[in-house]
Amino acid sequence: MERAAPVDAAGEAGHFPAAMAYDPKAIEARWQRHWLENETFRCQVDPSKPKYYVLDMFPYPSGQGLHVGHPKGYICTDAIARFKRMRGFNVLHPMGWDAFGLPAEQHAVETGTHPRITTRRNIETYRRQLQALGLSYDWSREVDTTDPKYLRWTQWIFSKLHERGLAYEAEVAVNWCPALGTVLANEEVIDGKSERGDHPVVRVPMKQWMLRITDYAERLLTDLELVDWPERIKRMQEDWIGRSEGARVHFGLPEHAGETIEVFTTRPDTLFGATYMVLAPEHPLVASLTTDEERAAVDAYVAETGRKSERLRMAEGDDKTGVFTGAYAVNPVNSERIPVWIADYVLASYGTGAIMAVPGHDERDWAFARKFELPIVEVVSGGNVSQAAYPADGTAVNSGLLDGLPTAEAKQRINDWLEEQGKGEATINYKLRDWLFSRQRYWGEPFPVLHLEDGTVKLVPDDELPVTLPELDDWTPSGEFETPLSRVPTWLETRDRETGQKAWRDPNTMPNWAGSCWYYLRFCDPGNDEAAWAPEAERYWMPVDLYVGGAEHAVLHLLYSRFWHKVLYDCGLVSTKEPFQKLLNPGMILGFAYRYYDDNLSDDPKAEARSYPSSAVRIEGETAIATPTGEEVKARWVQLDEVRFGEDGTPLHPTIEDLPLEEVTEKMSKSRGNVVSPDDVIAEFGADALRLYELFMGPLEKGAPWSTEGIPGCFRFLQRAYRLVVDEDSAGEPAQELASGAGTEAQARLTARTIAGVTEDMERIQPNTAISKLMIWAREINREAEAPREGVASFLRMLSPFAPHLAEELWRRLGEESDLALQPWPEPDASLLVEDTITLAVQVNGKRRDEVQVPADADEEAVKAAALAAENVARHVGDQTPKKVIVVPGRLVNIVL
RNA sequence: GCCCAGGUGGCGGAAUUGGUAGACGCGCUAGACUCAGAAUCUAGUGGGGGCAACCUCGUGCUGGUUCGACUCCAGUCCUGGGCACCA
Repeated sequence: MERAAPVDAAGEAGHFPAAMAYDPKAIEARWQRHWLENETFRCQVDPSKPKYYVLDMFPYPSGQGLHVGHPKGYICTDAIARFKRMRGFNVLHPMGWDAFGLPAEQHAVETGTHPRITTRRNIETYRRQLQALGLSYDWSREVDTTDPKYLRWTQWIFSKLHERGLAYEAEVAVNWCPALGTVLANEEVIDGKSERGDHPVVRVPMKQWMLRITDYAERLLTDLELVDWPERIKRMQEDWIGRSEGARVHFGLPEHAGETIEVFTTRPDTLFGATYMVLAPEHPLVASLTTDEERAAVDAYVAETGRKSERLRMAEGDDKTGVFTGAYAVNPVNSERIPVWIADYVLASYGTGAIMAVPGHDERDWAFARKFELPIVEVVSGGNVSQAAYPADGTAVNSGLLDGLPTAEAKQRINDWLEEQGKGEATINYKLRDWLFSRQRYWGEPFPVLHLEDGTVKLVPDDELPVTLPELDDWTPSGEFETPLSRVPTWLETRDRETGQKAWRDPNTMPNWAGSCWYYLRFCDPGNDEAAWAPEAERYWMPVDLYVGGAEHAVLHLLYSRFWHKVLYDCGLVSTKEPFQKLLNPGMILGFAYRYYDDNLSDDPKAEARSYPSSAVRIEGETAIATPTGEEVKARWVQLDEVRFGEDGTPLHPTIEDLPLEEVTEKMSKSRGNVVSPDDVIAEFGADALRLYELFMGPLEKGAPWSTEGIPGCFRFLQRAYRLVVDEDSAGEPAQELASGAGTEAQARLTARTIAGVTEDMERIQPNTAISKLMIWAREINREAEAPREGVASFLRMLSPFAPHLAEELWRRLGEESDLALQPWPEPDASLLVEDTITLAVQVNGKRRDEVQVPADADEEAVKAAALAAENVARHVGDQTPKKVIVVPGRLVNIVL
């Protein structure tokens, strides 16, 4: 075959540059260009091949760019993708951008730069950084959630949800931050203040879009059985969904005919012990039940709780507060009149927002009853309710028809009774709440709906999608409760094409989870303008075989996208029940940060601050106190590259004399000054060394602090690999002399063993041990004889998932002309894996004393004899007769005296 | 408080099902090459003892099961993560 003309630097030059020291910069640039220009990793549906879909959680491209911690997962999935490709799989390995979101919008407010500009710029940076790592993405499939061609289909999926009654508008309490002019998520509110800026947050009712994820609670829970995910992630989802079995019970209100209080309880068997009831202060019946005598106290209590955030209420812990409403309810099982209280230990958001209090068998009710001197009755034997609540199972007592029944049976019996009497029923309750789906922000997907003049809400027809954002040049929040879009009448006001009515667009936008809920589906068919994806593409590629991303998305992204996926499944639009078959969470790479303290609490740049090392500072609660003076001080961080190191390696402040710094391990962040950029590491050691090091550091799922010391080791290994093929000393020589064929028997065996081992490690996603086997191969292969060409070729194939640039370069130096990345993975010669003689350890009483060489096929008697004959064994056995001799084939012999 | 994950050399980490603890790499020590350094190569490197052969202790801690335990069981301490009045 004629020499193919690869479009790359080497091809143009006609020959490779003069041989010299390993120079990653030139090699990496050459092959990155080659892969991009030839679209080496472009893939398409091919039913003749098995598929493998390996996906990274796509990033939000922030203005900071990547640090070395981010690509850990990407590098691992890339190695897997490259491995699977060589193993004959048709691999889908795409990348895209989750680009809507608050940071770009905040940046816009501060600088006046349109979020689209910032986003585009950040994407450019991220793409450049990822490409510099040599990741084998099919870049033709790149998606951007802010692209109108993408968000059109996000809106289309919202329409599907709406059509099925799963999207609705409701008035709910939200965290409104007047200073920031926006609603905040619960996670963004800490102790009643905003996380950013420490501004007060109030809970106000606002009309919001909600998604009925609770309809899918049961399936979201049970289908976790179908996926291969880390147990702790499954557990977190289970806890979040929070299924509990119990009963709903209706308590009558004699003074309010027709009204009842409904409670949820997991212990209907304790109904006879319910001696009072408690409503959440927000409960709708509070106002009507409260008697005139109690009204002032109740109103004051309701107002007081309204001011507290849920978090603060919880923080108060065991000290129970509450007030009596003056009303009484009737216990349906024994017709006793019991008082109705309100208390903030009952949460409006869980169950029915009301409870029957059984102080004998619930710790919270017990504490409350004690404080307010309410009666405590024992209805389950086993404890001593005058000392403490007894929440465990036991035998029902003082409970009429339930007396003598064990807890499980009592529950069953009372449930049947409640249903017969029409006073309640067995039910299942979930902690999961419907998903608050709107945000009062600009940089998100507009809702594809019209609010018509007649008060109805109507979906924008599919053929009019997308509804794009209007151009704005001012994103500053101004009025109360006003969204940026509500200030754009030209965009907001429109007309319904069908009825001619005046119509208004929705001024809210979707949260940034929307785009990430389905991007894995778009990757199957990203260029499709007719549909969100073609059914053939979806059926071929789905599900995602391996999904890798941070555990911080355990409940949010992963639960939301599973929900959407199930809705799409019900619509017949996807063929799998679950989107992500196997999930792995990369551990976080941390960075060393260097800390001291000073007394410049106000951050005044002109102030003369007094500085203290950490050893002179003690932490009291949240505040740091300088021990010598007793005054408050503030932590300061020294940039990583400014730290000086003393003679003994002590980190020191760059300018202040004799100020030792404290070394702590922290998440990499700008404020801690401990960010390491991949750009810098690549500039010094190359992308291959960085990739190798991040994989070699340890298992994917384990986090560790970034240490610069380890990279040279990986660089040295690559250099050794380079020298196997390239003669560094004789400039101009294209390649080392290599022995032809597989080499000596020992070399052939080493190669076979390495192939078998590396293959197995990769199947188990353990690149760290695979790399160590390659290191051993490279060290041993030419110890006694010239490296054999066939062995080197196999080695390069195996090296290519980890260090793809160097492997590809050396492959060409061997005279090969096709892409190494598309070569088949080597197969070990099975006959070489079987050793003729094996070494067995010999133990005496379980302690290793010697070892013996025996033929691999030696029978047990021969092995025993050899073991007993071993010199050091004979010494320990002496003239004793072994009680027992245990032979573990291929492993060891244990002689028991 | 509850749930989950994890504790192995100076450091990152290996150790298929209970079967030679510490692979591989870093660091360190010595040597080779060099005028010298860098780079590279070679050897050594868990603690203690011994000239050595070897002996002994050793996988957070305390027990247990077993011929044999980093691995299994019970208890306990520490670290990290999640949840936190969920009726």
